[in-house]
Amino acid sequence: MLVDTDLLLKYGGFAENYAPSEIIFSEGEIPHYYYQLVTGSVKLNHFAEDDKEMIQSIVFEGKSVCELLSFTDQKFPVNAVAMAPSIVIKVPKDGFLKLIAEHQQSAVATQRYVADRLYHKFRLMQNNASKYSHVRIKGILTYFKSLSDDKTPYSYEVQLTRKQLAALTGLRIETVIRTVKKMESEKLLKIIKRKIYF
DNA sequence: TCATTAATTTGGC
DNA sequence: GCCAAATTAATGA
Repeated sequence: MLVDTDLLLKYGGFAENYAPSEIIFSEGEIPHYYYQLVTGSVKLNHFAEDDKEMIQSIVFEGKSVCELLSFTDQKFPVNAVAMAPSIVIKVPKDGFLKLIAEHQQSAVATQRYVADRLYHKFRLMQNNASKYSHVRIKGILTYFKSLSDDKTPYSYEVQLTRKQLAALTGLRIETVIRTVKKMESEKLLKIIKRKIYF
């Protein structure tokens, strides 16, 4: 848990439930809360020209959703959509800023988290700028595996669908399918019952 | 459960 | 890379 739940509640936080595919907030709206995910997972997406979905990021339990908006007056740059049944704690912005000011440990934790996300965003953008599809996919898989405890090869079961991999890398679904198969033949990953192990 | 919709896969251009 | 068609999985009434 990024910031202690009791602390969030103490500063005005309250829990809300979201069903899969339910929208938590939308692009262009003015942020009024700090969001922290207790359970479930949330994707941050944006729809390009012809309603092509681009997934900017996926947030898992214990982490905050777009916390950077707590520190700036910009509008939401993305939509947040629950991917699984999720519980989110919402803390009014001023309450959260007060919490941060009065609790050094939470301030540091949040700071580190923002920095870490920004770091990975750089790495992912560099991978996704590659003209090679396998570089983009490997970048995403490496990042998601780094979020888990798994270290040994083929031990990480990728929960992402082919479609989601496409939306994360900017590739077409067909390209993802074909590239992933090629990567399997090159022993970079394994596919068992359609699931990818990396 | 069955019907409908979404996702996956293959093949053609 | 894009589109169409066939197969399979997921969803919901």
